[in-house]
Amino acid sequence: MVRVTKDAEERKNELMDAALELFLKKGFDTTTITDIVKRVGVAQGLFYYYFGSKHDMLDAVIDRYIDNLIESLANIASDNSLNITKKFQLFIDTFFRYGENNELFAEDLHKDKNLIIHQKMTDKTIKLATPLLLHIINEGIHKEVFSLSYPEETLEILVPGMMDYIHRYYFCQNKKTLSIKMRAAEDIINRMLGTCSVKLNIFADTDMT
Amino acid sequence: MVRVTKDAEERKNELMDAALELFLKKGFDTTTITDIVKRVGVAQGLFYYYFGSKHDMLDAVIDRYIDNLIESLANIASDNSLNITKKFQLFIDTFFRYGENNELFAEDLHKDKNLIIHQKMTDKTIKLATPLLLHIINEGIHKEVFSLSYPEETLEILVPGMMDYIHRYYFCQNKKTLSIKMRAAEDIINRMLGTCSVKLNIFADTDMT
Amino acid sequence: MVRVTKDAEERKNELMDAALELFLKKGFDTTTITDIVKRVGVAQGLFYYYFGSKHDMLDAVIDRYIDNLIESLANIASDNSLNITKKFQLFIDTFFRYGENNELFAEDLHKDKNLIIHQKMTDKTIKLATPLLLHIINEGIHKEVFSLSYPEETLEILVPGMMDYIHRYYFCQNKKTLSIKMRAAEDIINRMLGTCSVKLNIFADTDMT
Amino acid sequence: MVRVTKDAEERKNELMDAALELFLKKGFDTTTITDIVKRVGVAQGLFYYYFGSKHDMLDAVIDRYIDNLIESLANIASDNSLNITKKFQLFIDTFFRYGENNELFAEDLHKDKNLIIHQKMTDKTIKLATPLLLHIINEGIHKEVFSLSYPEETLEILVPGMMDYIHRYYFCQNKKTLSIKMRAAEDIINRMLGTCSVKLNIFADTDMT
DNA sequence: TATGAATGAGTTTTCATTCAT
DNA sequence: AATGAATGAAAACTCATTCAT
Repeated sequence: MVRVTKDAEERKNELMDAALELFLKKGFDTTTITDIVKRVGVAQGLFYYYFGSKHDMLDAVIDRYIDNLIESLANIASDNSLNITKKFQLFIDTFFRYGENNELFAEDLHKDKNLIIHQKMTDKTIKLATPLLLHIINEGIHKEVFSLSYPEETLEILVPGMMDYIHRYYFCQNKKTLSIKMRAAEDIINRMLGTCSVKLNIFADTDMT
Repeated sequence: MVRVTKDAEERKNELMDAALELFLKKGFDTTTITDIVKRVGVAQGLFYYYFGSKHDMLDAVIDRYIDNLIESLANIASDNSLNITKKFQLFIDTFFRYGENNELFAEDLHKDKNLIIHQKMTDKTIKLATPLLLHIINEGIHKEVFSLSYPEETLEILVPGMMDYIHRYYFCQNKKTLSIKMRAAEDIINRMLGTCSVKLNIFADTDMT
Repeated sequence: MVRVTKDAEERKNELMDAALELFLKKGFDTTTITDIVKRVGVAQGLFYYYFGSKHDMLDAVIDRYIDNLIESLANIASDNSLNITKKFQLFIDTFFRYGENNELFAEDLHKDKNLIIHQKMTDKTIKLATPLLLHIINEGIHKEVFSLSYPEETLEILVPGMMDYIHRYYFCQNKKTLSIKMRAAEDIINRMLGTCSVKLNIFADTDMT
Repeated sequence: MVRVTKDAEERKNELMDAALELFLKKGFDTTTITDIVKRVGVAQGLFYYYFGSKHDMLDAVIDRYIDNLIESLANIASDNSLNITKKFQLFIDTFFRYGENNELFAEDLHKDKNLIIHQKMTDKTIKLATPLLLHIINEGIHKEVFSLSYPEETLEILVPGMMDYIHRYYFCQNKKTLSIKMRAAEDIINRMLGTCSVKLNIFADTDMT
């Protein structure tokens, strides 16, 4: 076969792109190295030139994916042009809607097959995003916008709980249900933060009138 | 090999016992049918006499495991000798502490390897326990012990959130941390239910003074 | 389970009925002993009380099936109330149309899966039917109705050839094609037997005007 | 184990050679993948690198085998240096004697075990060879060497019938019988084609004086 | 005669990984 | 950097058959 030499980083990314797509479509276990290299159009052996093992690559793929999100969130968290409420809202919206415009955050991710990849992503997300959010909340408490006694623990419960909740209704088609679920989420968050200033926009296309 | 014939139900349970132990110790993927039958001391084929496939058995194992919990919870939910607060507390304690006296609910369950089994258990638990709990809460609202606008959605967020939270600290050895986490959980639950009557006892050995 | 004792021959036939049906539907290889006994509603072990092995049973099933056909053919061959032409025609019609009213001679038999059973049946049929037919032909030669030099060899070629031919068109729906194929077969048979007196009726519903 | 790398096509053929030999000797069902790769001296996995499954390989083996025959027959059919009678004879001889010099066309092929492989070969052969032969016959009719009304149907009956016939006597040792069977076949073919010009030479070593 | 749990060898297939070129 | 043939261990599953009751 014709031998095409490319820049290392480019090749690596090509492989990761192909892999992520396949992982999401078919599940990690079900995707073979052969699937990946075929999609890229390179030889079997090249995979092992760039990645130590299949699992190594999974980690690399997830890292690359999450890092983008965390970067956005970090930018919001440190943006001092926003007042606390706005900052919080923007953070939440970005956090939960991440991937929405990303063809990868498809229904695929919620299938049984993708437990591992989904779980790993969620774990890492929570781990990295929670401290940022905590920072915002503490700021809000300080400025007396929020009022709660256990900010850290509240997030430890709220974040995973919300992720579950969002994922449960993300693909719900019923506008009415969505609208209720949204309002409910808003109410619950406000209650947990001891405020009433938070408005959400986490479900796409939901009108908030 | 000597042929020992047993009652079908007994054998099936023997196999499930062995399997659950192994799944938890080694992970589902890593446990082979051969492992299971060797532990029980029967022939390979017998496994398939009782279970259609490895996955079928996993489901059976989980069902058997969960059903016991749900039964206990259902008993509490329908026990009219308890007032709402007590009933709620007992329910929560039972729910989150289930497995504590069960050698199986070990750290094992929280390992990466057991994502599938853990996830399947959590899903089924939430699905079956939430309606029972909702019933209690609605009763509490009716009796004006609780006050919240979106009981169902509150549970949809709170239950998975709490499960995560509990699991995160279940094996924490630091008494002080545990005590704080407990109080925090209590505070958060009370806040969500619009009450202050709930006391928790979810972490084993936690003193509640 | 309730234990139902039956006459040996009856049980054996029950098992063979079930087996034949399954062999034809699913193929011999694909049909398991378990399939058979389940369909009859008896225990696994009973199979081996009546049959030495799965292959033994196959032979028994085929024998039973063919013997009926051969009996009919033998009756025709020895029926002296018929003239040679009529006898020949009746024989051929019976031979090739056997199974037509028999729900078993279904398309099933022609599937790839049933090579073994189909082949075994064909072989046995040819082996037993050919001598009977040869007898008729020799009679016809003697009576100068037929004229051919190698009656035995003619049958050795014609019978398998015709079986193939019939099976190829048996399920053809196109009336016109069938009509042509019929006329062709007639022509070929007459030519081989050195006569022109034979009329066929081997394809069901074919009009012969 | 020492790793010997070969050209893909070569390896593939090596595997097919080994497989065909084994299929014929032991039967398709009885031959295991392990048998095949051991004979070639390669790893188990290599088989699946080249063939999707055992059945896939069977098809590949048969295709390769038949294609050679068909090529020869096609050459004869299109050889305009031969007159019709010669062409027909040569075709028939080649057709029915194929494999004679081929150590593979051994008695093996006629064993019960090889029903599948034998049947698949016969089917494919008939399917591909019949149109070629039909072409010759139509040419013969046109040139008034042959005279028959239903050439296509005649072949549909004659070809499978002859294959059966040949296979029945191919390994017969009795010279006298063979001689008779040969003459009979000749007579029957001539009769079916409405000619008397065809001479056969299908049984090896048969003297034709 | 009948039951049905138990046997266990045997088979195909899968795939991450290696390595000579 | 890249190729792609080769490795080989491992695993799930099948099913005819047996046998204690």
